[in-house]
Amino acid sequence: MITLPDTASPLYEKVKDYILTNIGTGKWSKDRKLPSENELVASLGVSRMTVHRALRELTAAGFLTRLQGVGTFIAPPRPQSALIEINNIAAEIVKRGNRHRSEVLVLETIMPTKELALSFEFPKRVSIHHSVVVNFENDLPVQLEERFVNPTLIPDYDKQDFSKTATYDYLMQKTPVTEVEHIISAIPADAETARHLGIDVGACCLFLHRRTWTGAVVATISRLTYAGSRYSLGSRYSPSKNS
Amino acid sequence: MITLPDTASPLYEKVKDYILTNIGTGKWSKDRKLPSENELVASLGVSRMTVHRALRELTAAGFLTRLQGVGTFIAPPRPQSALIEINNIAAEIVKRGNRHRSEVLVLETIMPTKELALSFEFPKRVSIHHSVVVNFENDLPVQLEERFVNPTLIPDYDKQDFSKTATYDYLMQKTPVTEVEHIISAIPADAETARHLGIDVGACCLFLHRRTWTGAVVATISRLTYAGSRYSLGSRYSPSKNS
DNA sequence: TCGGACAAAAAGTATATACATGTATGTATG
DNA sequence: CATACATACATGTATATACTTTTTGTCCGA
Repeated sequence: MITLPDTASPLYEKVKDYILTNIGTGKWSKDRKLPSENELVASLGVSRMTVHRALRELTAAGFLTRLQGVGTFIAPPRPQSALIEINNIAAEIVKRGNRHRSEVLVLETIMPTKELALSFEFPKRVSIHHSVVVNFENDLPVQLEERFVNPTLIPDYDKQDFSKTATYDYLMQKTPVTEVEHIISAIPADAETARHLGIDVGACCLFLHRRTWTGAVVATISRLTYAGSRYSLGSRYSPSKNS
Repeated sequence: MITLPDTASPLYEKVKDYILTNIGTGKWSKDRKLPSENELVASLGVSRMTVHRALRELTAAGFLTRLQGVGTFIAPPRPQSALIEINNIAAEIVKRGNRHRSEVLVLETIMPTKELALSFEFPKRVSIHHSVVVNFENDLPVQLEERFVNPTLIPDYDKQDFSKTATYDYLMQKTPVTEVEHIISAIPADAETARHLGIDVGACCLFLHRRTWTGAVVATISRLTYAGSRYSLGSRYSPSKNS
């Protein structure tokens, strides 16, 4: 019998978190069937209607697919909103018909600064994964990408070869994103950024700060710097697609 | 006792249809409270859980708003996505507890350049409205706002006093937006921009190009320039809280 | 071996019931 | 008159129960 956390939220939300966490950590693998409603009833000690509501809402939100008479499965990566998509730079470059290449500058596990630990909403100091990658479009550097990754959710992040797999693709494959925060600003390039992007110090850069959540847990924090002269973020959105 | 149609769909879907129909035909007026769950139970002859599910799903879809202890109401037009909201600068400034003020530099009707006419997807050259406004936060200029407006949709745009009403509010009130396109980039300030925003020539600016559609028609084209040092665009999005 | 009957399993729907929580309002009490 | 309390009513949550619908696998007989 698993005991759900004793927080001040409805039971069905706790069940949803429990399911998302099990998906996020890979405990429930992508290709196998999830426990049935009755199995969850037995293991969590809640009523079937509550489990059913949690599963129904996760299905409506696009995380799961369900087949009557068969079972519940993890949904294939959903068609992402423009807002989420905006930093899958590798895909964008390829889509434009250009060649994408990455150069990994840093890949390590570090103790976060106090400020960073605060952003992760950690109760205490634990080490986190850290990567710095430069993304090239036809051998021209366009984006400097710094990421901090929660090792609880993605323990092997620091053992990947990100010159082969884009960090974005790896992360999306490893953990579902339930919430995203973006802050976009324009800043002048500092010396290090300028060197890596091959631009002048003080040149205009687009700076994107991004946090993603998996359930209630901050999964990643990214700081993406684009050479202003070589890149712009685009999106098109149509509100008229509702249920 | 009202009898629901005898179609081959779940009961809670019939209840949803019944409610939407009553809203759509205006039988339940926009400003009055909808029947309570128990009243619907009595009038439709179904269980409260079924009514509750119908109402909950319509609320999740954005049609209704509910207040515990008060009642169920028809939701205001369309809760706008963060992406659409990002350039209602007046509201943002006020929300931060600061004072907003506008200064209208230009308000005219002009013949568009060939490029602009192309962006509007006009078959032939027609005149369009044009405005340039500076937005101040506590007397500090933060945004230079240039708009081109389709006079077919909003004929009186050039006769408004935009130091009283924000252009954004006026436009949102006049025409519904069915689609939005954003392109965000970082550019150095040119001489004129620098003068209006009170920053140095060449200073980093966030530049937002925005097109909105009403149906198949381009309604507005906006070019928004933010002083990079004084502003950043933020958004937070959670996929599980809509659709 | 093929095919149908049957059973088991899984999600889908519907109801009755209970209690929790938030809001508005009337009423008694100081 | 104002405050506190009681009450009614609204939505929100949780459970137990029952039945339906769909799929899948199995067993048995022709």
